Amino acid sequence: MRLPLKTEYACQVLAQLASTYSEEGVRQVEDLAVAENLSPNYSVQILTVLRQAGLVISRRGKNGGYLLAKHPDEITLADIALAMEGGSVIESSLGNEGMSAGNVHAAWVRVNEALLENCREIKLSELVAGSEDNSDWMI
Amino acid sequence: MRLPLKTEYACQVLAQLASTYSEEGVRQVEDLAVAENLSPNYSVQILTVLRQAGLVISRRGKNGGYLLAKHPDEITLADIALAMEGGSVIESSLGNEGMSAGNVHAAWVRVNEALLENCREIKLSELVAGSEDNSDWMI
DNA sequence: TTAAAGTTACGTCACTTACTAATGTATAGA
DNA sequence: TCTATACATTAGTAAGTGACGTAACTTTAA
Repeated sequence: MRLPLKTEYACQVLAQLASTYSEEGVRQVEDLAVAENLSPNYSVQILTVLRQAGLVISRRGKNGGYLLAKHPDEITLADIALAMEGGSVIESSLGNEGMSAGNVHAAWVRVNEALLENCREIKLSELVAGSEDNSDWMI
Repeated sequence: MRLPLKTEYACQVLAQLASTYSEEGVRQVEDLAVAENLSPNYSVQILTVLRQAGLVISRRGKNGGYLLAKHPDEITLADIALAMEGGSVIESSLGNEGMSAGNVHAAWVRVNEALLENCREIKLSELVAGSEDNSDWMI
């Protein structure tokens, strides 16, 4: 299954914010979108979701923009994925019709939980281009 | 992201085959579909993919049907997911446009690999309704 | 020979995704 | 206070995908 572009874009935008992280300076949508080669309009929608999830803070009006709500070390892939995808990263929609439906569903719920554990181990700071946190696994 | 029904159905059909596993007896599509409450027509397409992946064997003609190609203990969720989804379970489609695109893509490739490891630990035999292999984690 | 089974190819309809566009709202600074 | 600037929200949409159904073909036991 394809990871939604929406989620990948969210990672990019956050990585971009992380790359210039400070507790005060904001970045504007236009700026973020250009740096990550994304549509500014679409980026706004993604940032809105991230704001509602508490991962970024926005300032409106002139000289407004976005900044990270936490330190890049304290945001994980799990946070990002859950913010964009809702309750679970991999969602098994199966009901209880059919002999094995219940077991199959339960198995995928387990897989989703294990996946979240793995995502919790990848920090936003590792996604920043040029970061040293990722030199052991980046290609 | 939603796990494709196709993949869940594949798990169900295989679990159904596993529930009556023997090295010779075959089950017909109609039989499997009824037991799992699936569309017979759609089940055929799923079984075709599973056959091409070497997970099931088919016998054509009268008294034909399907049987597992291996013992239920030797088929894992990873086998099933890869058969239905292609090369990777979670596919990150990102190219290299944008500062962080490469890092984000690499991170999700890692997640996919970790996911596969987790899926390798769930055996088809655990998906069988009434099996004792799953009593520790089934609801 | 025939009826029962799998095989393959094609069609399609609803839904989702990834956007664009338009309009509304808040705010720093002149 | 006015205004330019930037975020916020909603609506619209084109293209793609998923989950089926249908129909014609092929194989094989009896």
